[in-house]
Amino acid sequence: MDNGGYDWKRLSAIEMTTAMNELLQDHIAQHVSLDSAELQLVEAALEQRTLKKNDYLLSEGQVCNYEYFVIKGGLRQYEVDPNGREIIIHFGFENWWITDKQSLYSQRPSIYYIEALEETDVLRISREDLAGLSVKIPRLERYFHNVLQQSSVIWQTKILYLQKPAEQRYRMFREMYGSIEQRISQQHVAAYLGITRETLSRIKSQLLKRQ
Amino acid sequence: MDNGGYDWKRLSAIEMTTAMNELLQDHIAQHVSLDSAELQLVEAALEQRTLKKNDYLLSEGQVCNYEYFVIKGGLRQYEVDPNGREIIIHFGFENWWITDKQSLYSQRPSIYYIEALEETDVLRISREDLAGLSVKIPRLERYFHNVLQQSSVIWQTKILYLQKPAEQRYRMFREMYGSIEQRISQQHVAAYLGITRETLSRIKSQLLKRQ
DNA sequence: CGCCGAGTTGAACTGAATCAAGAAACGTGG
DNA sequence: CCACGTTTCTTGATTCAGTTCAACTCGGCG
Repeated sequence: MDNGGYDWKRLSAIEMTTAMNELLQDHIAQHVSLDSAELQLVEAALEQRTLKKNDYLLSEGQVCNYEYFVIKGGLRQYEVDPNGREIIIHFGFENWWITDKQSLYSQRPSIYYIEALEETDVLRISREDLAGLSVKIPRLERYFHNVLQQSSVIWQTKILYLQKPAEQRYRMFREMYGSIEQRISQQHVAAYLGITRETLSRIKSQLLKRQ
Repeated sequence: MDNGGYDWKRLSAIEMTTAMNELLQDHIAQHVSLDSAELQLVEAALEQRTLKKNDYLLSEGQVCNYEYFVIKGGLRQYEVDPNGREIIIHFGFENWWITDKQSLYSQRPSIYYIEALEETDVLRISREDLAGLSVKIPRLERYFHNVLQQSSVIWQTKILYLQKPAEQRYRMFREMYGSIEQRISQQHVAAYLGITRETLSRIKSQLLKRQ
């Protein structure tokens, strides 16, 4: 029940050297190298917020104007379909960017919610600032392109396994998200896999019996 | 039964001003404006080929080294699963880029086939040339970023509707691909939607009866 | 202690797959 | 232009994976 915004803080306004920004800087450095003047430009565009469990970063009907970077914690992006069922299309954990690209690029109201699964620290950067930075720092565009490429591969993989039986979907999920599986409740895993929690429960118990 | 390559022609080696290249130039111009020297650099990196129906642009096991741009015609990208069933994850028609990003970025063998649905003219550009051009023409990176953003939105939409019942999937398909539906055989539509051709046939006849 | 959300398990139900057989549509060669 | 085989599409009967509904267990947390 929080539409976000009022408790965002400009990163550059926080007194101490922020450990948060360093995490993003490390992530950028894995793709392109920026000098300190450039990093400062990036930092000036960032805002930070800590979400409590079940806080929303985005709600249905809002226009999404930001890209979000997860410093610590976890998020889920989901749609509520006409029958009230939640369809999770994406998770966001440490070092992942998350946003509703559909709304961001089209500037139309989102159909998604983005909600914290646990206490979560995020950075955000606005569409406008990102466009401005891309002009000033062309290499930054390469960074965001690489990030987008990575998520594209994940999307593509997901499209493939959504067309396979429930057990195989769960196996692929474990391969891709195994390390964070225990941080996601089973009903959220099920909603991500497009199956009911009952089915997932049965699959898990079968797998245990067989090994 | 063709692994591609031997009949690709460097675009710059073709005598006349190529109508093909113009189509790509138009597409680029919709996103960024390049001067004629830059366009010439792009052209120099392009190769062209005409595929006959059922020719392959990529086969399972090959490493994908190119991005392909469809000038005319249509392609399907699909996986053959262990039971021999084909899962189509993407179509490519006029003015679309298509490739196996997974293989391209990881340089590992592809699990996909990319096959012509009809006689199809394509351009290709190699990974290396693309990287080179991105350095020489930073704005080109924006173009490819925009293209990737567009396809990300399509994939995200597809992930959403793969979790809904067959009839809704077909409706969304008509919304997105309505204009080219008649160029795709019903079994390929079904393989794209993750349903059998029998089910699709029944859905279509039901929809007709109801309207 | 009792409540509440999360997970489990069982039984009945259902949407879609499978299997099977025809009916169209399509291309090719005479 | 028709006859042919081949492929694509349709329709029906049966089966099955996964949903739904319902009851019950478990583990926190106020």
